[in-house]
Amino acid sequence: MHPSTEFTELIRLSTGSEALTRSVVQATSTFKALEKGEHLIHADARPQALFILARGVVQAYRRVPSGSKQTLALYVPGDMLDPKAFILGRSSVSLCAITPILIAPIAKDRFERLTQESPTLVRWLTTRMALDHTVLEEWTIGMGRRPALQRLAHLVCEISARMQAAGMGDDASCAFPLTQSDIADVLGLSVVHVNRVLQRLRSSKLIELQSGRLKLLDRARLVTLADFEPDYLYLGVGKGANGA
Amino acid sequence: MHPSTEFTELIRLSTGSEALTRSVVQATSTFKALEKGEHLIHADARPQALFILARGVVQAYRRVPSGSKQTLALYVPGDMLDPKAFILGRSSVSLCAITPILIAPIAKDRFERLTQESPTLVRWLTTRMALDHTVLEEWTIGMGRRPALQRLAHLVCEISARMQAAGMGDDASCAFPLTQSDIADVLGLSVVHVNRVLQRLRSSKLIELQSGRLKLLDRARLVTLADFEPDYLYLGVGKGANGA
DNA sequence: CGAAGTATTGAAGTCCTTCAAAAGTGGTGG
DNA sequence: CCACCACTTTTGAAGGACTTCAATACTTCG
Repeated sequence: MHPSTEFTELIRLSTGSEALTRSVVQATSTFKALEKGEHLIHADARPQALFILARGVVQAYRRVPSGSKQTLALYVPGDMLDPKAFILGRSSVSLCAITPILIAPIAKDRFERLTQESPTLVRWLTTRMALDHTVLEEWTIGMGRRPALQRLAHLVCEISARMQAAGMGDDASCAFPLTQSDIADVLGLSVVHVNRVLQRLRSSKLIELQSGRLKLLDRARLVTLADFEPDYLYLGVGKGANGA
Repeated sequence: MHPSTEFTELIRLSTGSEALTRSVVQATSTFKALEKGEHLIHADARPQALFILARGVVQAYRRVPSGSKQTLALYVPGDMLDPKAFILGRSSVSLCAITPILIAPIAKDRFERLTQESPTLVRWLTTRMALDHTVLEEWTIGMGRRPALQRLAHLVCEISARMQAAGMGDDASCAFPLTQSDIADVLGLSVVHVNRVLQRLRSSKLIELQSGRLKLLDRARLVTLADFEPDYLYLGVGKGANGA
Protein backbone atom coordinates (compact mmCIF):
# COMPACT_ATOMS: atom_id res chain seq x y z
CA MET A 1 0.00 0.00 0.00
CA HIS A 2 1.18 3.49 -0.78
CA PRO A 3 2.34 5.23 2.42
CA SER A 4 -0.13 8.10 2.24
CA THR A 5 -3.10 5.84 1.56
CA GLU A 6 -2.02 3.61 4.41
CA PHE A 7 -1.60 6.72 6.54
CA THR A 8 -5.09 7.99 5.82
CA GLU A 9 -6.53 4.63 6.80
CA LEU A 10 -4.50 4.65 9.97
CA ILE A 11 -5.68 8.09 11.02
CA ARG A 12 -9.26 7.19 10.22
CA LEU A 13 -8.91 4.11 12.40
CA SER A 14 -7.18 6.03 15.14
CA THR A 15 -9.43 9.07 15.29
CA GLY A 16 -12.72 7.54 14.29
CA SER A 17 -13.68 10.78 12.58
CA GLU A 18 -13.84 11.51 8.89
CA ALA A 19 -13.56 15.28 9.29
CA LEU A 20 -10.56 15.02 11.56
CA THR A 21 -8.90 12.54 9.25
CA ARG A 22 -9.17 15.03 6.42
CA SER A 23 -7.73 17.81 8.58
CA VAL A 24 -4.81 15.68 9.65
CA VAL A 25 -3.97 14.39 6.20
CA GLN A 26 -4.21 17.93 4.89
CA ALA A 27 -2.00 19.28 7.66
CA THR A 28 0.84 16.83 7.31
CA SER A 29 3.65 17.29 4.84
CA THR A 30 6.04 14.72 3.34
CA PHE A 31 6.81 11.64 5.37
CA LYS A 32 10.17 11.24 6.99
CA ALA A 33 11.78 7.85 7.49
CA LEU A 34 14.13 7.01 10.36
CA GLU A 35 16.14 3.91 11.10
CA LYS A 36 15.88 1.90 14.26
CA GLY A 37 17.88 3.63 17.00
CA GLU A 38 17.72 7.09 15.42
CA HIS A 39 16.57 10.02 17.51
CA LEU A 40 13.81 12.45 16.58
CA ILE A 41 14.65 14.92 19.30
CA HIS A 42 16.66 15.13 22.48
CA ALA A 43 15.57 16.25 25.93
CA ASP A 44 15.58 20.04 26.34
CA ALA A 45 15.49 20.70 22.60
CA ARG A 46 12.81 22.83 20.96
CA PRO A 47 10.47 20.83 18.76
CA GLN A 48 10.00 22.34 15.32
CA ALA A 49 6.91 20.40 14.39
CA LEU A 50 4.24 18.10 15.67
CA PHE A 51 4.88 14.55 14.52
CA ILE A 52 2.35 11.84 13.85
CA LEU A 53 3.70 8.32 13.86
CA ALA A 54 2.74 6.60 10.63
CA ARG A 55 4.66 3.36 11.03
CA GLY A 56 6.82 1.70 13.67
CA VAL A 57 7.27 2.19 17.39
CA VAL A 58 8.89 5.09 19.26
CA GLN A 59 9.99 5.44 22.87
CA ALA A 60 10.20 8.64 24.92
CA TYR A 61 12.81 8.44 27.67
CA ARG A 62 15.00 10.36 30.06
CA ARG A 63 18.37 9.56 31.57
CA VAL A 64 19.38 10.12 35.18
CA PRO A 65 22.93 11.05 36.25
CA SER A 66 23.72 7.45 37.18
CA GLY A 67 23.35 6.73 33.47
CA SER A 68 20.25 4.60 33.66
CA LYS A 69 17.27 5.23 31.50
CA GLN A 70 13.58 5.59 32.26
CA THR A 71 11.07 5.28 29.46
CA LEU A 72 8.07 7.60 29.86
CA ALA A 73 5.97 6.77 26.83
CA LEU A 74 5.65 4.32 23.98
CA TYR A 75 4.01 5.34 20.74
CA VAL A 76 2.36 3.13 18.15
CA PRO A 77 1.16 4.04 14.67
CA GLY A 78 -1.50 6.72 14.72
CA ASP A 79 -0.16 8.34 17.89
CA MET A 80 1.04 11.92 18.13
CA LEU A 81 4.61 12.03 19.41
CA ASP A 82 4.91 13.85 22.73
CA PRO A 83 2.24 16.48 22.09
CA LYS A 84 2.99 18.35 25.32
CA ALA A 85 6.44 19.30 24.01
CA PHE A 86 4.69 21.03 21.12
CA ILE A 87 2.57 22.98 23.58
CA LEU A 88 5.37 23.91 25.94
CA GLY A 89 7.89 24.65 23.21
CA ARG A 90 10.47 22.41 24.78
CA SER A 91 10.85 18.67 24.96
CA SER A 92 11.20 17.06 28.38
CA VAL A 93 12.23 13.73 26.87
CA SER A 94 14.30 12.17 24.12
CA LEU A 95 12.41 10.41 21.35
CA CYS A 96 14.02 7.36 19.78
CA ALA A 97 12.85 4.93 17.11
CA ILE A 98 12.57 1.38 18.43
CA THR A 99 11.91 0.04 14.93
CA PRO A 100 12.36 1.69 11.54
CA ILE A 101 9.68 4.36 11.49
CA LEU A 102 7.77 6.73 9.25
CA ILE A 103 6.59 10.04 10.64
CA ALA A 104 4.29 12.72 9.28
CA PRO A 105 5.22 16.23 10.43
CA ILE A 106 2.79 19.09 10.95
CA ALA A 107 4.77 22.32 10.85
CA LYS A 108 4.10 24.74 13.67
CA ASP A 109 2.84 27.58 11.49
CA ARG A 110 0.62 25.29 9.47
CA PHE A 111 -0.87 23.96 12.67
CA GLU A 112 -1.58 27.48 13.89
CA ARG A 113 -3.23 28.41 10.62
CA LEU A 114 -5.45 25.35 10.54
CA THR A 115 -6.60 25.79 14.12
CA GLN A 116 -7.87 29.22 13.27
CA GLU A 117 -10.14 27.73 10.64
CA SER A 118 -11.51 24.97 12.81
CA PRO A 119 -11.03 23.67 16.35
CA THR A 120 -10.82 20.05 15.20
CA LEU A 121 -7.06 19.68 15.34
CA VAL A 122 -6.70 21.37 18.71
CA ARG A 123 -9.39 19.17 20.12
CA TRP A 124 -7.54 16.11 18.89
CA LEU A 125 -4.28 17.39 20.34
CA THR A 126 -5.94 18.04 23.68
CA THR A 127 -7.54 14.62 23.80
CA ARG A 128 -4.28 12.94 22.89
CA MET A 129 -2.47 14.82 25.65
CA ALA A 130 -5.07 13.69 28.15
CA LEU A 131 -4.76 10.08 26.99
CA ASP A 132 -0.97 10.12 27.18
CA HIS A 133 -1.25 11.42 30.71
CA THR A 134 -3.69 8.69 31.67
CA VAL A 135 -1.35 6.02 30.32
CA LEU A 136 1.55 7.43 32.30
CA GLU A 137 -0.61 7.43 35.42
CA GLU A 138 -1.16 3.73 34.92
CA TRP A 139 2.59 3.12 34.60
CA THR A 140 3.22 5.16 37.71
CA ILE A 141 0.71 3.16 39.72
CA GLY A 142 2.52 0.05 38.56
CA MET A 143 5.94 1.31 39.53
CA GLY A 144 4.76 2.46 42.92
CA ARG A 145 2.38 -0.25 43.97
CA ARG A 146 2.56 -3.30 41.74
CA PRO A 147 5.22 -6.03 41.90
CA ALA A 148 7.28 -6.78 38.82
CA LEU A 149 5.18 -9.68 37.58
CA GLN A 150 1.95 -7.68 37.52
CA ARG A 151 3.70 -4.69 36.09
CA LEU A 152 5.02 -6.69 33.17
CA ALA A 153 1.68 -8.38 32.65
CA HIS A 154 0.04 -4.96 32.59
CA LEU A 155 2.46 -3.66 30.00
CA VAL A 156 1.86 -6.69 27.83
CA CYS A 157 -1.89 -6.08 28.03
CA GLU A 158 -1.53 -2.41 27.21
CA ILE A 159 0.75 -2.88 24.23
CA SER A 160 -1.37 -5.67 22.89
CA ALA A 161 -4.55 -3.58 23.15
CA ARG A 162 -2.99 -0.53 21.56
CA MET A 163 -1.37 -2.51 18.76
CA GLN A 164 -4.66 -4.16 17.98
CA ALA A 165 -6.45 -0.81 17.95
CA ALA A 166 -3.86 0.50 15.52
CA GLY A 167 -4.62 -2.41 13.22
CA MET A 168 -1.25 -4.06 13.88
CA GLY A 169 -2.39 -7.29 15.42
CA ASP A 170 -5.41 -9.32 16.43
CA ASP A 171 -6.89 -10.62 19.62
CA ALA A 172 -4.24 -13.28 20.08
CA SER A 173 -1.02 -11.81 18.82
CA CYS A 174 0.78 -8.66 17.76
CA ALA A 175 4.20 -7.23 17.01
CA PHE A 176 6.24 -6.57 20.14
CA PRO A 177 9.53 -5.01 19.12
CA LEU A 178 10.86 -4.20 22.61
CA THR A 179 13.98 -5.99 23.83
CA GLN A 180 14.11 -7.10 27.44
CA SER A 181 16.34 -4.14 28.06
CA ASP A 182 13.68 -1.82 26.62
CA ILE A 183 11.08 -3.45 28.86
CA ALA A 184 13.33 -2.93 31.88
CA ASP A 185 13.54 0.79 31.10
CA VAL A 186 9.77 1.03 30.83
CA LEU A 187 9.07 -0.82 34.06
CA GLY A 188 11.92 0.60 36.11
CA LEU A 189 13.50 -2.82 36.62
CA SER A 190 16.84 -4.45 35.84
CA VAL A 191 17.23 -6.50 32.67
CA VAL A 192 18.01 -9.58 34.70
CA HIS A 193 14.81 -9.32 36.65
CA VAL A 194 12.73 -8.68 33.56
CA ASN A 195 14.15 -11.86 32.12
CA ARG A 196 13.20 -13.91 35.16
CA VAL A 197 9.73 -12.44 35.42
CA LEU A 198 9.17 -12.99 31.72
CA GLN A 199 10.00 -16.63 32.18
CA ARG A 200 7.39 -16.88 34.88
CA LEU A 201 4.77 -15.53 32.48
CA ARG A 202 5.91 -18.01 29.86
CA SER A 203 5.97 -21.03 32.12
CA SER A 204 2.49 -20.09 33.38
CA LYS A 205 1.35 -20.48 29.77
CA LEU A 206 0.15 -16.89 29.72
CA ILE A 207 2.23 -15.57 26.86
CA GLU A 208 4.71 -16.47 24.19
CA LEU A 209 7.29 -13.88 23.22
CA GLN A 210 9.98 -14.47 20.64
CA SER A 211 11.60 -12.69 17.75
CA GLY A 212 9.57 -9.56 18.23
CA ARG A 213 6.19 -11.26 18.26
CA LEU A 214 3.86 -11.51 21.24
CA LYS A 215 1.19 -14.17 21.64
CA LEU A 216 -1.44 -14.06 24.34
CA LEU A 217 -2.24 -17.64 25.30
CA ASP A 218 -4.82 -16.87 27.97
CA ARG A 219 -6.00 -13.29 27.87
CA ALA A 220 -8.54 -13.71 30.66
CA ARG A 221 -6.00 -14.96 33.18
CA LEU A 222 -3.45 -12.39 32.08
CA VAL A 223 -5.89 -9.53 32.49
CA THR A 224 -6.83 -10.76 35.96
CA LEU A 225 -3.21 -11.08 36.99
CA ALA A 226 -2.39 -7.61 35.69
CA ASP A 227 -5.54 -5.95 37.02
CA PHE A 228 -5.85 -4.51 33.54
CA GLU A 229 -8.93 -2.38 32.89
CA PRO A 230 -8.66 -1.21 29.29
CA ASP A 231 -11.20 1.58 29.63
CA TYR A 232 -8.50 4.11 30.33
CA LEU A 233 -7.15 3.72 26.80
CA TYR A 234 -10.43 4.94 25.26
CA LEU A 235 -9.97 2.57 22.35
CA GLY A 236 -13.66 2.26 21.59
CA VAL A 237 -15.41 3.90 18.68
CA GLY A 238 -14.67 7.55 18.12
CA LYS A 239 -11.30 7.66 19.81
CA GLY A 240 -11.02 11.32 18.90
CA ALA A 241 -14.36 12.22 20.46
CA ASN A 242 -14.60 13.18 24.08
CA GLY A 243 -17.25 13.59 26.71
CA ALA A 244 -17.07 17.38 26.90
CA MET B 1 -8.35 39.39 52.74
CA HIS B 2 -11.66 38.73 51.05
CA PRO B 3 -11.57 35.36 49.27
CA SER B 4 -12.27 36.69 45.80
CA THR B 5 -9.66 39.43 46.04
CA GLU B 6 -7.16 36.91 47.30
CA PHE B 7 -8.19 34.63 44.48
CA THR B 8 -7.65 37.25 41.81
CA GLU B 9 -4.17 37.91 43.17
CA LEU B 10 -3.44 34.22 43.19
CA ILE B 11 -4.49 33.72 39.58
CA ARG B 12 -2.52 36.77 38.51
CA LEU B 13 0.53 35.32 40.23
CA SER B 14 -0.07 31.89 38.82
CA THR B 15 -0.82 32.81 35.21
CA GLY B 16 1.30 35.92 34.86
CA SER B 17 -1.27 37.38 32.48
CA GLU B 18 -3.75 40.15 33.16
CA ALA B 19 -6.10 39.15 30.36
CA LEU B 20 -6.18 35.53 31.44
CA THR B 21 -6.72 36.53 35.05
CA ARG B 22 -9.80 38.48 34.02
CA SER B 23 -11.12 35.55 32.00
CA VAL B 24 -10.64 33.14 34.87
CA VAL B 25 -12.17 35.36 37.51
CA GLN B 26 -15.09 36.01 35.20
CA ALA B 27 -15.53 32.31 34.45
CA THR B 28 -15.60 31.05 38.02
CA SER B 29 -18.71 31.03 40.12
CA THR B 30 -19.12 30.94 43.91
CA PHE B 31 -16.35 29.35 45.93
CA LYS B 32 -16.87 26.01 47.57
CA ALA B 33 -15.21 25.07 50.84
CA LEU B 34 -14.26 21.51 51.77
CA GLU B 35 -12.85 20.06 54.97
CA LYS B 36 -9.63 18.14 55.21
CA GLY B 37 -10.25 14.55 54.09
CA GLU B 38 -13.30 15.37 51.95
CA HIS B 39 -13.45 14.16 48.38
CA LEU B 40 -14.14 16.32 45.33
CA ILE B 41 -14.65 13.39 43.01
CA HIS B 42 -14.02 9.68 42.86
CA ALA B 43 -12.25 7.66 40.21
CA ASP B 44 -14.50 6.81 37.22
CA ALA B 45 -16.97 9.59 38.01
CA ARG B 46 -17.92 12.26 35.47
CA PRO B 47 -16.67 15.70 36.42
CA GLN B 48 -19.36 18.37 36.22
CA ALA B 49 -17.02 21.35 36.28
CA LEU B 50 -13.44 22.44 36.05
CA PHE B 51 -12.09 23.36 39.48
CA ILE B 52 -9.42 25.89 40.30
CA LEU B 53 -7.83 25.47 43.69
CA ALA B 54 -8.02 28.77 45.58
CA ARG B 55 -6.67 27.66 48.93
CA GLY B 56 -5.20 24.50 50.47
CA VAL B 57 -3.66 21.35 49.04
CA VAL B 58 -5.32 18.50 47.13
CA GLN B 59 -4.10 15.04 46.20
CA ALA B 60 -5.13 12.94 43.22
CA TYR B 61 -4.80 9.20 43.87
CA ARG B 62 -5.81 5.73 42.82
CA ARG B 63 -6.17 2.52 44.78
CA VAL B 64 -5.01 -0.90 43.67
CA PRO B 65 -6.81 -4.14 44.57
CA SER B 66 -4.37 -4.86 47.39
CA GLY B 67 -5.78 -1.74 49.01
CA SER B 68 -2.72 0.42 48.82
CA LYS B 69 -2.84 3.91 47.43
CA GLN B 70 -0.76 5.67 44.82
CA THR B 71 -0.85 9.43 44.62
CA LEU B 72 -0.60 10.76 41.07
CA ALA B 73 -0.68 14.51 41.57
CA LEU B 74 -0.56 17.18 44.22
CA TYR B 75 -2.19 20.54 43.69
CA VAL B 76 -1.34 23.84 45.32
CA PRO B 77 -3.29 27.11 45.18
CA GLY B 78 -3.64 28.43 41.64
CA ASP B 79 -3.60 24.97 40.08
CA MET B 80 -6.40 23.51 38.00
CA LEU B 81 -7.60 20.23 39.49
CA ASP B 82 -7.05 17.31 37.12
CA PRO B 83 -7.76 19.15 33.87
CA LYS B 84 -7.54 16.00 31.78
CA ALA B 85 -10.66 14.62 33.46
CA PHE B 86 -12.52 17.66 32.19
CA ILE B 87 -11.31 16.93 28.66
CA LEU B 88 -12.01 13.23 28.72
CA GLY B 89 -15.32 13.53 30.55
CA ARG B 90 -14.28 10.97 33.13
CA SER B 91 -11.96 11.10 36.07
CA SER B 92 -9.17 8.54 36.27
CA VAL B 93 -8.39 9.46 39.86
CA SER B 94 -9.98 10.39 43.17
CA LEU B 95 -9.43 13.94 44.40
CA CYS B 96 -9.15 14.49 48.14
CA ALA B 97 -8.45 17.57 50.24
CA ILE B 98 -5.26 17.25 52.27
CA THR B 99 -6.04 20.48 54.13
CA PRO B 100 -9.23 22.49 54.35
CA ILE B 101 -9.64 23.91 50.85
CA LEU B 102 -11.46 26.50 48.80
CA ILE B 103 -12.22 25.77 45.17
CA ALA B 104 -13.55 27.91 42.35
CA PRO B 105 -15.67 25.98 39.83
CA ILE B 106 -16.00 26.77 36.14
CA ALA B 107 -19.16 25.11 34.91
CA LYS B 108 -18.83 23.12 31.73
CA ASP B 109 -21.25 25.17 29.65
CA ARG B 110 -19.77 28.42 30.81
CA PHE B 111 -16.33 27.18 29.85
CA GLU B 112 -17.58 26.23 26.38
CA ARG B 113 -19.18 29.62 25.89
CA LEU B 114 -16.11 31.54 26.96
CA THR B 115 -13.79 29.55 24.73
CA GLN B 116 -15.86 30.54 21.74
CA GLU B 117 -15.21 34.19 22.47
CA SER B 118 -11.48 33.83 23.03
CA PRO B 119 -8.92 31.04 23.04
CA THR B 120 -7.29 32.27 26.26
CA LEU B 121 -8.89 29.79 28.62
CA VAL B 122 -8.28 26.81 26.36
CA ARG B 123 -4.68 27.80 25.98
CA TRP B 124 -4.34 27.94 29.75
CA LEU B 125 -6.02 24.56 30.12
CA THR B 126 -3.71 23.05 27.54
CA THR B 127 -0.60 24.47 29.15
CA ARG B 128 -1.69 23.28 32.57
CA MET B 129 -2.28 19.78 31.21
CA ALA B 130 1.19 19.77 29.71
CA LEU B 131 2.73 20.91 32.99
CA ASP B 132 0.88 18.31 35.03
CA HIS B 133 2.15 15.67 32.66
CA THR B 134 5.71 16.91 32.99
CA VAL B 135 5.50 16.77 36.78
CA LEU B 136 4.20 13.21 36.65
CA GLU B 137 7.08 12.27 34.34
CA GLU B 138 9.47 13.50 36.97
CA TRP B 139 7.77 11.40 39.64
CA THR B 140 7.88 8.39 37.37
CA ILE B 141 11.59 8.81 36.76
CA GLY B 142 12.05 8.91 40.51
CA MET B 143 10.02 5.77 41.14
CA GLY B 144 11.78 3.87 38.40
CA ARG B 145 15.34 5.00 38.74
CA ARG B 146 15.98 6.97 41.90
CA PRO B 147 16.51 5.49 45.39
CA ALA B 148 14.20 6.56 48.19
CA LEU B 149 16.46 9.25 49.62
CA GLN B 150 16.78 11.12 46.34
CA ARG B 151 13.13 10.63 45.59
CA LEU B 152 12.11 12.23 48.85
CA ALA B 153 14.63 15.03 48.41
CA HIS B 154 13.20 15.67 44.97
CA LEU B 155 9.66 15.86 46.27
CA VAL B 156 10.72 18.30 48.96
CA CYS B 157 12.36 20.50 46.33
CA GLU B 158 9.31 20.36 44.08
CA ILE B 159 6.78 21.18 46.75
CA SER B 160 8.93 23.95 48.13
CA ALA B 161 9.34 25.52 44.68
CA ARG B 162 5.66 25.27 43.84
CA MET B 163 4.56 26.59 47.20
CA GLN B 164 6.87 29.52 46.86
CA ALA B 165 5.61 30.25 43.36
CA ALA B 166 2.06 30.22 44.69
CA GLY B 167 3.05 32.82 47.25
CA MET B 168 2.76 30.38 50.14
CA GLY B 169 6.33 30.40 51.37
CA ASP B 170 9.74 31.89 50.83
CA ASP B 171 13.14 30.63 49.85
CA ALA B 172 13.78 28.93 53.16
CA SER B 173 10.46 27.58 54.33
CA CYS B 174 6.90 26.77 53.37
CA ALA B 175 3.82 24.92 54.50
CA PHE B 176 4.10 21.17 54.04
CA PRO B 177 0.83 19.58 55.10
CA LEU B 178 1.58 15.99 54.01
CA THR B 179 1.81 13.30 56.66
CA GLN B 180 4.51 10.66 56.30
CA SER B 181 1.79 8.34 55.13
CA ASP B 182 0.84 10.84 52.40
CA ILE B 183 4.48 11.07 51.36
CA ALA B 184 4.69 7.30 51.18
CA ASP B 185 1.73 7.22 48.80
CA VAL B 186 3.35 9.84 46.59
CA LEU B 187 6.73 8.13 46.43
CA GLY B 188 5.49 4.55 46.25
CA LEU B 189 7.19 3.59 49.51
CA SER B 190 6.10 2.23 52.89
CA VAL B 191 5.47 4.63 55.76
CA VAL B 192 8.21 3.02 57.78
CA HIS B 193 10.77 3.60 55.09
CA VAL B 194 9.69 7.18 54.54
CA ASN B 195 10.22 7.75 58.22
CA ARG B 196 13.75 6.39 58.14
CA VAL B 197 14.72 8.25 55.00
CA LEU B 198 13.28 11.46 56.39
CA GLN B 199 15.48 11.07 59.43
CA ARG B 200 18.50 10.79 57.19
CA LEU B 201 17.60 14.10 55.56
CA ARG B 202 17.17 15.65 58.97
CA SER B 203 20.38 14.35 60.47
CA SER B 204 22.24 15.53 57.35
CA LYS B 205 21.06 19.03 58.30
CA LEU B 206 19.30 19.36 54.95
CA ILE B 207 15.77 19.96 56.14
CA GLU B 208 13.59 20.47 59.16
CA LEU B 209 10.05 19.18 59.02
CA GLN B 210 7.60 19.40 61.89
CA SER B 211 3.98 20.28 62.49
CA GLY B 212 3.27 20.84 58.83
CA ARG B 213 6.09 23.26 58.18
CA LEU B 214 9.14 22.55 56.02
CA LYS B 215 12.46 24.36 56.35
CA LEU B 216 15.26 24.03 53.84
CA LEU B 217 18.52 24.32 55.72
CA ASP B 218 20.84 23.90 52.76
CA ARG B 219 19.07 24.25 49.46
CA ALA B 220 22.21 23.87 47.34
CA ARG B 221 23.13 20.49 48.80
CA LEU B 222 19.54 19.32 48.72
CA VAL B 223 19.16 20.21 45.06
CA THR B 224 22.38 18.40 44.22
CA LEU B 225 21.33 15.32 46.14
CA ALA B 226 17.90 15.30 44.48
CA ASP B 227 19.18 16.11 40.99
CA PHE B 228 16.44 18.71 40.96
CA GLU B 229 16.29 20.92 37.87
CA PRO B 230 13.34 23.26 38.42
CA ASP B 231 13.02 24.29 34.77
CA TYR B 232 10.40 21.64 34.16
CA LEU B 233 7.98 23.46 36.45
CA TYR B 234 8.00 26.57 34.24
CA LEU B 235 7.66 28.76 37.29
CA GLY B 236 9.35 31.78 35.71
CA VAL B 237 7.56 34.86 34.53
CA GLY B 238 4.49 34.28 32.39
CA LYS B 239 3.64 30.84 33.64
CA GLY B 240 0.60 30.82 31.39
CA ALA B 241 2.57 31.71 28.29
CA ASN B 242 4.08 29.02 26.14
CA GLY B 243 6.60 28.71 23.38
CA ALA B 244 4.14 27.86 20.60
C1' DC C 1 -7.97 13.64 80.08
C1' DG C 2 -8.87 10.37 76.71
C1' DA C 3 -9.03 9.01 71.92
C1' DA C 4 -7.47 8.85 67.33
C1' DG C 5 -4.21 9.73 64.41
C1' DT C 6 0.84 10.22 63.51
C1' DA C 7 5.64 9.19 64.23
C1' DT C 8 9.31 6.14 65.64
C1' DT C 9 11.88 1.88 66.60
C1' DG C 10 13.33 -3.09 66.04
C1' DA C 11 13.64 -7.47 63.81
C1' DA C 12 12.95 -10.60 60.11
C1' DG C 13 12.10 -11.49 55.49
C1' DT C 14 11.46 -10.57 50.32
C1' DC C 15 11.95 -8.64 46.10
C1' DC C 16 14.95 -6.92 43.26
C1' DT C 17 19.83 -5.48 42.01
C1' DT C 18 24.51 -6.05 40.79
C1' DC C 19 28.22 -8.55 39.07
C1' DA C 20 29.92 -11.97 36.19
C1' DA C 21 29.84 -15.25 32.79
C1' DA C 22 27.88 -18.30 29.26
C1' DA C 23 24.73 -19.32 25.65
C1' DG C 24 21.87 -17.96 21.98
C1' DT C 25 20.48 -14.92 17.79
C1' DG C 26 20.69 -12.21 13.74
C1' DG C 27 22.87 -9.68 10.38
C1' DT C 28 27.23 -8.66 7.42
C1' DG C 29 31.08 -9.46 4.78
C1' DG C 30 34.51 -12.41 3.11
C1' DC D 1 27.61 -20.22 2.69
C1' DC D 2 29.90 -19.85 6.61
C1' DA D 3 32.36 -17.22 10.06
C1' DC D 4 32.30 -13.60 12.78
C1' DC D 5 30.60 -9.82 15.39
C1' DA D 6 27.49 -7.26 18.16
C1' DC D 7 23.57 -7.67 20.52
C1' DT D 8 20.32 -10.11 23.27
C1' DT D 9 18.96 -13.63 26.38
C1' DT D 10 19.81 -16.65 30.08
C1' DT D 11 21.85 -18.48 34.40
C1' DG D 12 24.09 -18.33 39.11
C1' DA D 13 25.39 -16.31 43.38
C1' DA D 14 25.68 -12.66 46.74
C1' DG D 15 24.16 -8.39 48.56
C1' DG D 16 21.17 -4.45 49.42
C1' DA D 17 16.99 -1.62 49.49
C1' DC D 18 12.77 -1.77 50.97
C1' DT D 19 8.63 -4.18 53.17
C1' DT D 20 5.94 -6.22 56.66
C1' DC D 21 4.70 -7.02 61.25
C1' DA D 22 4.41 -5.48 65.72
C1' DA D 23 5.02 -2.65 69.46
C1' DT D 24 5.90 1.81 71.62
C1' DA D 25 5.99 6.88 71.92
C1' DC D 26 4.36 11.15 70.63
C1' DT D 27 0.68 14.90 68.98
C1' DT D 28 -3.31 16.98 68.43
C1' DC D 29 -7.83 17.95 69.45
C1' DG D 30 -12.38 17.66 71.38
